[in-house]
Amino acid sequence: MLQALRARHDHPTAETLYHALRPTYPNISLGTVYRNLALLEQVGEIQRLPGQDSPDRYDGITAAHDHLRCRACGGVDDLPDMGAVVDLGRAREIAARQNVAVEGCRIVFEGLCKNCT
Amino acid sequence: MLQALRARHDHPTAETLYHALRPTYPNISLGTVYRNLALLEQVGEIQRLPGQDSPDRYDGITAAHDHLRCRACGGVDDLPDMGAVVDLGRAREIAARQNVAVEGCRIVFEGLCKNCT
DNA sequence: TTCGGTGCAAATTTTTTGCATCTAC
DNA sequence: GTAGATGCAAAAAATTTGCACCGAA
Repeated sequence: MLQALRARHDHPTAETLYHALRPTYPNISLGTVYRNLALLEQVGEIQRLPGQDSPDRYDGITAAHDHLRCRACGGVDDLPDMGAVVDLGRAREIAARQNVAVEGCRIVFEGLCKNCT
Repeated sequence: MLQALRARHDHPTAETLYHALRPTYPNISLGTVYRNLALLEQVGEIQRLPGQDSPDRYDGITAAHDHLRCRACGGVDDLPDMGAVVDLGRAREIAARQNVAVEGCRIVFEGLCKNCT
């Protein structure tokens, strides 16, 4: 199942993944998909992206990377190589002044994806 | 209602806001709260933050600012003054190389809030 | 009297859970 | 057998919608 998710480069919803899995595992149930996704998320193997006006999406790529939510089609794409854009060290510093501990950050860019431009 | 939301500095869920509104508008219904929040969001007066493992939260502050989701209490705090941390211009540049148009971005830091540190 | 907004309840949508079963050891 | 994972269906949680009604213009 982890393989099935990693094989894709989009960020399927649980239901999408479920349908993608059906041909290979004809009897798999949606409940199981959710269960396993939740499990993999806890173990840190995958990431769960809360959806804006759409079901949550799952991301099988563990390496740090950011996302683009397309305002036209609603899909979520990867945006690798954006590392230089955010200075996390500086973020920690600034946050510390407010007695807040920053451990990580999640960035979702908004705009138009390749297909919708 | 917009006032009611702006009066708070936290980022209430629809239900929280509903309960906060009850004393003043004893007969207001949850449906109406959702309806008006959706409306205000469309008009751009407020922002809706998809919740990670919790109901969506609403933010009455229109000025650009980032958020911290506390991994201990699950709450969402404002993190103003983080402007220097992200270079949006650069983000646009990098994204453009991939034929993607970046219009804005939403950053959610993760860590521990004031109270939970 | 008309119209937009509202309360209320029912419906939808998304996700989780209980429970009987089934498989691999 | 036993333990853990699964299918299925029902439940729960969050949000949206339909509809009748009410108050301001």
